[in-house]
Formats: sequence, structure tokens, C-alpha cells
Amino acid sequence: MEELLEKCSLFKELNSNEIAGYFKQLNYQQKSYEKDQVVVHADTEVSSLLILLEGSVRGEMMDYTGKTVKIEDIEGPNLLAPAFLFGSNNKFPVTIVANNVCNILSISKASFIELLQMNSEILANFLNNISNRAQFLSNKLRFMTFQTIKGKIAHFLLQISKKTGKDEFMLPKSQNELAEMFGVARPSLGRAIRELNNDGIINAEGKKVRIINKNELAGLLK
Amino acid sequence: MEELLEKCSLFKELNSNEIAGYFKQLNYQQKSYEKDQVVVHADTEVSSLLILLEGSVRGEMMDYTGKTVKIEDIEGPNLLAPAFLFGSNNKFPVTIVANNVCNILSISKASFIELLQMNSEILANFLNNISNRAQFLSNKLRFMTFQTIKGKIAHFLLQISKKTGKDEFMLPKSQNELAEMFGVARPSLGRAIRELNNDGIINAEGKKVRIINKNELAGLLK
DNA sequence: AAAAAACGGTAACATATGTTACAATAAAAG
DNA sequence: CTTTTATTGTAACATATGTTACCGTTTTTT
Repeated sequence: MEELLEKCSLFKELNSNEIAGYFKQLNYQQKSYEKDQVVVHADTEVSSLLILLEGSVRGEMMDYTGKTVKIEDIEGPNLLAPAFLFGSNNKFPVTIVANNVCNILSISKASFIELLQMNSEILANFLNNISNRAQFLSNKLRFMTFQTIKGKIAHFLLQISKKTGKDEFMLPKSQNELAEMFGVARPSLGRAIRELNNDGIINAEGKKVRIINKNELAGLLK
Repeated sequence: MEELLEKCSLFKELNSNEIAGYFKQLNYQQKSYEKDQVVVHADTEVSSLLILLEGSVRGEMMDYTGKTVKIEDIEGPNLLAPAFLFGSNNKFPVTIVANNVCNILSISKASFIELLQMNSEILANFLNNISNRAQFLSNKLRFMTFQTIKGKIAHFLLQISKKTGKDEFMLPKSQNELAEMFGVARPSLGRAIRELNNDGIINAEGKKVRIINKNELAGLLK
């Protein structure tokens, strides 16, 4: 277990011996989940820090019709909803569902506070983690607030292009998944891609995409 | 100054003498701003913790056409963008503009870290503060992601109704402000209100609103 | 009190996106 | 290899929202 925790950002700069030392004094539990099993439902009280040791989970929100929107995937090892352990509303903001078999560690809030007091390294790591969380949300918010479908596609493609350094690549997800990610209807996404293609801004055929006019594509980021 | 800080959530449970004691050891600056003066532009490096002592500021985002969307108002005394002092992207996510004459304290990051190490009360307060920030963003995101204009209005009205305990009240903002807050066009907002009125769900005349069918209104929260 | 500015009401029209449906193709399963 | 299932392409149509414009009313400024 300590080997997995060692890779977790919360314990950066600590080795597995130190971690094991701290955990001897802590109150914690470990539990496994099956693929598609719900780990916690939205609005459940957050009374413990959950650490995803192995596997992958997703955060989902549901509207009142029961339609599910995936917010993000989280790969272990990583903290789950760390920003909801403190603050005035200690409820999970999303439902957390296992993407595959995964292994989750739970530390009670009281124990975790002790841990933060024991080691200033861990404290700093936790501050960074929460802050990154807030920053992620802030980005997501900007993404949702401003952009049209074409804007979202532009953002997405330019991000890939920047990361890979190439103008031609395969889409890493199906249109269905992208549409869900963007919070739009699948045919609308398809149409937008087609229009970008017909306007000569990109070249899209199946999953293969080439960016032709990067400036014009960036101009859609309104 | 200490009297103002005493009211700030970061120093909850501390009195002004204790605060003054800590500040003697810290590196900080204080500065005033005029109404509508920009405090910091979006994407500026966050190298200090900004504390709004007196007055009110707003956070704004701009799209590439220069159109501004107000994200929120912040009243002093309060922290500005605390979640961006740590984490991996230390840039202000929004442009901060003074709503009226205000007074802002700036503490260098290094000094602030010292302060967090000096007092565990302040540390806990800061964790709560950042966490509340993340929770605010999470709410805003839910708000933006799911809702139609009518849904946003429903959410807004039901929130007021819940807070005041009344079904009839005056809108606390102009349609212009509401439209900006919701990120929609003003005539679209007006039309949506009119339609809710014509459908007998609410009774709206000028700023005076009465909720007639609360269930149906809540049903719009999809 | 008069003038100016902000605000609310509303209409016509443009545009973006959602909905539903179905066919063609590709990928996975048997 | 064949069948099944998922994926993509696409069209017709419905709906929500944005844009622009104008007018009458209220509020603020002078």
C-alpha cells in the first residue's frame, strides 16, 4: 500500500517508510470496488478523505431526468474530492463510479487533520492539491461558460495539437464520448465537425483529423 | 487594519492583538483602488495573497470580442483568489475590478506560508476558505452546465424564496445584471420571465415577483 | 422641473443547438 | 467468416437563445 501512496501527490517527497510510520498512527480503511460500482453518491456527507490507490473512477452528475453527464475521469493513485473535506458544505458534488476494479483508502477527517499537523510536506502537498482542484473547476467553468460547440472542438483539437506537437492525429475518443464530455448532443457535434471540415478549417475523416487553418480554428475560441 | 482583519474568515477565532503580533513579523503592503479600477488582470502571476479589507470588487472574464461576463461580486473583508496562490497554475483566473473605493492588503507567498506555519487556527481557516472556493465553483459549474434560461430563473427565484421564506418579493437586481450573471442576453431573459408569467407559473410585474406554482417552477430545474 | 440615462417590454428575425430517425460503415463478438 | 453491435454521417424539423431595434416608463442627474 505504501508503494502506491508514494506515487500519490499528497505524499510527494516522502518515502514508503515514512508513510508507513505515519499510517501506524492513523485510523483508516481500505476497500475494493467492481467496474461500474458506485463508490459514493452525490450529496453523501464527506467525513473521510478518500484516496484512490489503484484503478480509475469517473465523476458524474445527473439531471432530474436521470441523464448522466460525465465530468471527469480520475486515475489512481489520487485523492477523491479533497476540496470537499473542508469548507462549509461537506457533500460530494458528484457521484463517483468505478471505471474498472479499483481500490480505495479512506482516512477519517480527524485522523487526516492529525496527519497534516505531523508533516508540513504533506500539508503543502494538500494545499497544492486542493488549489489544483479549484483551478481545474475554474477552467472547466470557463470552458462551459463561453464556448459554442465549435469553440469547444477548437479548444480540444488545439490542446491535442499542442501536446503532441502535430497537426494531424487520431481523435482519442468517440463522438459519443466527446459529445457527453462537452455536454452537447451527438449529432450536433457531428454537424459542427462537418462544418469545420467543409469550411476548410480542418480535415476530418472518421477519427483522423488534420488541422489546416490553425489561426481560424483559434479564432473560434470566443 | 487589524480590526478589519479580525472580521476576515482567515482570522476567525483570533483577536486583533494576536493578528497585530503576527503582522509585525510579516512582509506586506497595502493599497487603495478607485471605483472601476482594475486590481489585477486575468493571467497575471499570483505571487501574493490579496486580502480585500474594505469595499467591493468583482471578478470578470472576457471573451475574445472583449465582451465581459461578471462571475461574482466579493465584499470585503475577504480573500481574493486564494485558491490560485498554490497549485500548478499561479495565474489569476479572472480580472478583478473595484466596484467602489477599496483597500487591498498584499502578503507575499513566502510570508504567508510562514504565517500558516505559525498558527494552526489560521491554517484551518485557510483550508476551509479554499475548499469553499472550490465548492462555489462546483456549484457555478452545475448551474452553467445543466440549466436553460428558465431553469436558471427558477433556481434563482427558489433560492430567494427559500432564504426569505416568502413567495412574493422584489428582484434584487436589474434584468441587465441578472442577464449578465446568467450569461444570457437581456431580451432573452425578459422573454423567459414573460413566458413563465403567461404560463401562470409566476406573476411578474416589473421587479415584483410572486411564485404561483412552486412545483412547476422546481420542475424547470433540469 | 427638465433633461438624460437606465430600465423594462416586446417584436422580427437570425442562428445555434437539440431531437429523432435512418442508412452506411467499422469494430467487436461469435 | 458471419452476425451483432457500436460508430459515424446526415437529413428534416423543432426549439431555445441571440441580435437588433424601438418605444414607453422609471430613475437619476443637472
